[in-house]
Amino acid sequence: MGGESEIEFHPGELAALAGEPFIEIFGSRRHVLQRCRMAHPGERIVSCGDVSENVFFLCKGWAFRFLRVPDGGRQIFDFLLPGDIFSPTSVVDERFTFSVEALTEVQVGEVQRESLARQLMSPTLQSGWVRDFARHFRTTDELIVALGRRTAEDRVAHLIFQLTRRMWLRDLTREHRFPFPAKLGHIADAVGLTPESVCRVLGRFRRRGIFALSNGYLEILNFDELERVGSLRGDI
Amino acid sequence: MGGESEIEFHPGELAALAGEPFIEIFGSRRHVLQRCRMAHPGERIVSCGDVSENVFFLCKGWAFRFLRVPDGGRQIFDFLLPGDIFSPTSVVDERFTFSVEALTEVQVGEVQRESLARQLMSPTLQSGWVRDFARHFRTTDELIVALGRRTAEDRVAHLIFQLTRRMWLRDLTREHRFPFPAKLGHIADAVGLTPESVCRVLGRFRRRGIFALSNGYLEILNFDELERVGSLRGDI
DNA sequence: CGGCAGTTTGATGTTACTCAATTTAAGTGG
DNA sequence: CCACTTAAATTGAGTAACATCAAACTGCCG
Repeated sequence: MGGESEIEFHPGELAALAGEPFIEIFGSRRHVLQRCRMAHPGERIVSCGDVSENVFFLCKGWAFRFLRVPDGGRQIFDFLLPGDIFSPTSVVDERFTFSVEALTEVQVGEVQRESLARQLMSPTLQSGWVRDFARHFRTTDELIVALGRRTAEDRVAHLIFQLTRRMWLRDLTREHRFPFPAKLGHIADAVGLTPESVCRVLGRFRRRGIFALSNGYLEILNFDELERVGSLRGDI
Repeated sequence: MGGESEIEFHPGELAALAGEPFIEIFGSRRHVLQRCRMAHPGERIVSCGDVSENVFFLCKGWAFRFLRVPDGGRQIFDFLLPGDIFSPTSVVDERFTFSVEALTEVQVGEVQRESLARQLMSPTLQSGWVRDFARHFRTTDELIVALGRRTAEDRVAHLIFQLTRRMWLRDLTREHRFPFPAKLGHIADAVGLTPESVCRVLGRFRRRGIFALSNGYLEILNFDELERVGSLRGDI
């Protein structure tokens, strides 16, 4: 390990156990942390093209997975919350096809790919990690629908709704308010808009009493309405 | 089987072997076709919400995987070519979270999920289908970048480039010209545009001598330039 | 009290959408 | 093979949504 003393416990798919060099992944097995290190806000954790024998997990804080495009733009694929694997592809790919940057103070755990792959060989495909793979696909399809066929408001609502839900599932929310470290620029790059457009959209949601984002905190004012606008369930 | 007599052979990840109730999937193993049926252009093959004990593969023809959105729009996720699994998620999910429709006359093969899952349990995760899973993720990330951060032209070029490459890999192209059954409306729904916009974009590519789409055929006029515009490689 | 990063607001520009008309291609039946 | 029918492609004019540019404002921190 990198020499850290305490590892905060977070319920979820993965949990870095307090003070121990283990994490629990995909609901069941324990894995030895090959390495565990901290990173500061804005710090690059992995870069597209990097190669590593380890699989990366976020133990604490927020980060985001993204890619820069030639003209200077940036597309954010996911926000990584405590317990998230950087990408399911890491289980088989030794080369990263994306970059990851810390949004807050973060703790990054690494597990040897060899060891992880061995342990993931379960007698049934129904178990943990394969289902997790499939869940990621569904999430991705939703993002594609949002980007391809929904308005600016729908896309922002979808992002906020999903993040709220994920925070809720990990028990990281206090009532209807929780820290939200992403800036307008990050939201913009996640939903394919500009920061200015995001600002206007957020203003409308605030005035409509659905949710309010300010001073680094997100407050949910009307969850039902947020779900209605942000769930994007495809039909037929 | 559904009682068909001849099954055409198509090189690729999957091959329905001529006249035999088997397919080869993920490069290696043979699987018994539980069922094999035909469908006509425009026919719905599976609907979002359907449940099946089988995993579906396209043996012949073109189809597309999509979802309708409440306001009547449609997002196309993939075009399915001969050899494609409908979705990697099908290996574990019994319920479809997407719909699939035939674009041409198609042949659809079905393999029992139980049986497939048993055979996919290989001694190493590096083999076939997990890598295929990972490849799908990378493809999806590219689509997200295209939809979120690229112009109309880039998105269309990206789609055409990817389809050409896939047809090429399957040896389904004759020189620089091959049948392209997707209509403007399908392209539009795959790249988040309207058919009219796609029409204008195609016109510009034709005039620039990059590729020409007409009468159901795609002709590549300048592959290098198509690659340059359509490859969308993300940096840094 | 600056200084800085991030947010907010306004004015203007561009891209792609909408609506409508016209042209072309693909069938179909005689 | 041709007249007729229908779906798709093409083109144009007007519009809406979002981007761009620029300025003012806010909160935060030394």
